[in-house]
Amino acid sequence: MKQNRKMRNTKPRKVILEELKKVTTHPTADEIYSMVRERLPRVSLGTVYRNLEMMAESGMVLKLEMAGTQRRYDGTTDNHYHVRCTMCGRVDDLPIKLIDGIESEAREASAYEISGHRLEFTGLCPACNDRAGGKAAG
Amino acid sequence: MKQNRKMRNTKPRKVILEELKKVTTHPTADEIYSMVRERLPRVSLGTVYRNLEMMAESGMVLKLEMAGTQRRYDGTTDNHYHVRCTMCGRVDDLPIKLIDGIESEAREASAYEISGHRLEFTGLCPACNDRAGGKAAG
DNA sequence: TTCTATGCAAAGCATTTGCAAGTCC
DNA sequence: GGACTTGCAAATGCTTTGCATAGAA
Repeated sequence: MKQNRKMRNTKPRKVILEELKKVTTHPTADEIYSMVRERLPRVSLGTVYRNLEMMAESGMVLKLEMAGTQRRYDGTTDNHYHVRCTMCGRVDDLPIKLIDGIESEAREASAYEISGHRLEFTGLCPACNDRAGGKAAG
Repeated sequence: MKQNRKMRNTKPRKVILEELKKVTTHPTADEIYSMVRERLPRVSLGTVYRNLEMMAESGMVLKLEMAGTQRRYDGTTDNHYHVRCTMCGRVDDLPIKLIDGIESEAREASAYEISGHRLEFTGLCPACNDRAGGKAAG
């Protein structure tokens, strides 16, 4: 989707991906940095960030938090869902009914003491969609 | 849950809440700061942050991004769901089946060009749950 | 050779915090 | 009067970037 430049097959990149694939702990950039450093002692944090970013854009890895750096607040506290524009970051409410029973299902599948859930859709807001040329910008 | 101190009814707090309730745009702290400043020119950004944080903890408002400041990465790219420990921030995969059809439902309810969804459960991980005294820390 | 990636260090920014003064109860 | 709050400004801490050098194709 955004992968225009050709990515070279460098050693840091390779190791970062390998280390990330190796675990299921959803590590932070800093944790990945530590992991990678055991194999490439001279790697830099900046390189880890740059590669994580590139790989996330090309779909090779997932970034769990999508929001940039700024947090958003909501004055409506009863549980409801959101849509977030992947282009401009705008967030709107999505008026669909809550998924019932999903939490008990989660309880059975996990050792966590589940207390809630949060569902967020991603997509393009009308404005960005227009700007992008309607559909899947051919 | 964490609301031990008694919250006073101060003017900044009151206005921050009012302004946030007034919109459905899910503003950032900075945007809220601007809104509040029109009514209380001398309010500080720090106060906005502090109040937002307190109100979020006591459930009066919602913080859309729950993660602290650090981003987490996932090497597994096929869509799956997560549980996040609200106490220590740990994130695990949650092996339940994907909710089918939820995206088309969202499409009908929204003007966005929906492209995906992300479901995250919240709760206490086993370790934190133990530490907290099993259940709802009586 | 050419163009991308790296390391290092210096920004950049959103968020947090210390402290003295101000307010609410 | 006492405890919680505020403003202000400095400090944090994660993430991003500029630049010269190293490395992949």
